[in-house]
Amino acid sequence: MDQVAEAAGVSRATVSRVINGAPSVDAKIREMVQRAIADTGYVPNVAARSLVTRRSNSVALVISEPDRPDNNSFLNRIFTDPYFGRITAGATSALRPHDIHLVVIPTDSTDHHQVVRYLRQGHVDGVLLISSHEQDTLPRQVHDLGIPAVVAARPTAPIAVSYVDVDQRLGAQLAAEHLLDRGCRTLATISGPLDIPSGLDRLNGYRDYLTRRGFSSVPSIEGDFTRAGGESAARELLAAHPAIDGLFVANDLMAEGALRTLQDLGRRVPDDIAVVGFDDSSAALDCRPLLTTVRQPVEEMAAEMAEVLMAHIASPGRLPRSVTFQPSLVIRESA
Amino acid sequence: MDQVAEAAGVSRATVSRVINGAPSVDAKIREMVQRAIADTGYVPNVAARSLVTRRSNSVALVISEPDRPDNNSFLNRIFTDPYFGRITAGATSALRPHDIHLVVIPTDSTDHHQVVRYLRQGHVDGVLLISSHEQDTLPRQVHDLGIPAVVAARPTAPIAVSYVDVDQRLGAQLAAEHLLDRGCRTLATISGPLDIPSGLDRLNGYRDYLTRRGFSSVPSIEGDFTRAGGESAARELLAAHPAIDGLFVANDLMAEGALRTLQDLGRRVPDDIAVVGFDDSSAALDCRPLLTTVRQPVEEMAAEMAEVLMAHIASPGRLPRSVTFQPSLVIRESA
DNA sequence: CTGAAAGCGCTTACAG
DNA sequence: CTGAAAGCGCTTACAG
Repeated sequence: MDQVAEAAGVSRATVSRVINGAPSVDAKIREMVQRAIADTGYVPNVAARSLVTRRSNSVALVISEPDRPDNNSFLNRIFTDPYFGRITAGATSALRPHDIHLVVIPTDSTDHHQVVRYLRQGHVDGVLLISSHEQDTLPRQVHDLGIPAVVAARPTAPIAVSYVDVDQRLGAQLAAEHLLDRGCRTLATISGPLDIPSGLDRLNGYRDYLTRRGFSSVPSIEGDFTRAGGESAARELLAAHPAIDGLFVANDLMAEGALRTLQDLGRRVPDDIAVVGFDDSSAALDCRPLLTTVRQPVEEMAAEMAEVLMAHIASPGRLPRSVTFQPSLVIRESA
Repeated sequence: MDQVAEAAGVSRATVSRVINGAPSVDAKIREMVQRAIADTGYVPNVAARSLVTRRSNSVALVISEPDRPDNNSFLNRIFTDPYFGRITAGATSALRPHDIHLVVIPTDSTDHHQVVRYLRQGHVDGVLLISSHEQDTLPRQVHDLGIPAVVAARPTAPIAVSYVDVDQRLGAQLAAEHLLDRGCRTLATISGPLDIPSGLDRLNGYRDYLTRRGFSSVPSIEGDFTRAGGESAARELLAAHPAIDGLFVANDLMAEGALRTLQDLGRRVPDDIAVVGFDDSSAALDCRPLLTTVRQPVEEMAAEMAEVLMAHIASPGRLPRSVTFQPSLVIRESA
């Protein structure tokens, strides 16, 4: 920096000002400094800058999952999950124009401690937190830290924190409506885990709507949001209720598994039984027949999370707020 | 830090020493300082530390892809690709014990400039670089930067840089051998893109081995490593060469697509035609029938990349080296 | 083994 | 609009 200042014949303060785009710099001087920067190939040291600005220009994406025995497969599951992939893509696209980088931190309760320490050390200016399971203590810990944070989906505990969500109940209702419209009369559902809000909300949204439409009972079975789980849940459900002709599956991955089971069972989709998924992830296009599903605009939601987080970082006093996206039905072949 | 020093009745230098585990500190003093740290809830400021140590304790994972028109789908493709997911998982698991964090940076040539600037600014201590396409100038740029770097797979250009790879040719040979062993006599292959080493090596490895085994020609068609690409390539290949009874597909994703085409065409797998994939990614288990495939230990390779990178960071003078993993055949149902 | 002091490379009131 | 100077919060030779 001294070199640049000398080359341009100004002080380091002025060099700093042109680098940071201070409006007060004389145009000619600005130009000279810029030339000097180009000539010397000078690049500011970010650590020194962070030390005084108290900004790191990066944020953490913390993905908090329930504990599982095998840690290796834990990382694997996270990094190959299409939902998390879409979140990462959406957040990256919103952050990039602001030159803010993303540090991805997968965690389960065994290393909450390390994550909290990382956040406290000032590595990042804020955190995007994905936490779905009910017992997770991380949202509260992050909240208590006082670091700017935005959570994906409504937190299970009532914490004063900003979050972004999709209208889960409405999505489930869209699925029910469509199944009814195409003439299905015996409806059922494979739900997500019922200890997380999205699992519960989709089940309740589906049931409540059908109740209003005169259904007295709607068979359901709890799934785990995995393909394999969808396969076995469908098998069990169909065994207990062979007459089902319309099925809402709470995410696309499970729907893909269910479709496989139906094929094995010789049920034609959608003729014998119509199937609607949830997410509109890439898995929906991997299904045969192509999956009709409730679209959740995950990328846009993640981008919004990033925007809200940047707003919190810029104005620390900002009150928490939630933004809810509308789901939409994407009709393809399965229903 | 001053608070801690005061509380413990020592100098800041001593506090710093116990935090950094300097061996020279008296046990009693160490204990007092640790108690003071716990009492005050002190957490070191990383920017200040980085400023003097010149270490950031984080590394970048740069994923460099060919240019595509739609940038949004670009991020999406990257973050939902199982190969990149496995890389991220493997690198994370190796880095985590050393408390080194990973900043994931997807890029195409439109923002090479920003990536280079990011690396120069000292945000990270080193870079893990995934770059597969031949025209990519990023590996050379990173090399010229002089920052510690490890590349996944042999670079297309002869650059003096450390890399980690799997023995691609051997993998293809394993596939050929197995197809021959099970009695296939009319062999073909769907290759990867031929402008990237892994695509070319797998094709050549397959062909060369079959040549040695007396085959005069082996039909092949160039694919693009995507599921859809595998579907159409298989259709084209089978139309031109209906007698094929053994097919090596250069990655699992394309194999999944090919399997679909074969099902559409009414060819039984493996009875009419045996199929072997490459990767042993999660896609192999999504196939019906389950895919027989050449396993590439991607997680372990990524972990090794991280280890080699850390070694380079620790000893800047270290000469570049390459490490090659052995592939293995995983026999399931498709061949 | 410990402390006083210098220094890492920036930014930003404060004067002028 | 610009510069001199203080200061951000650490680590690390250098003495002792």
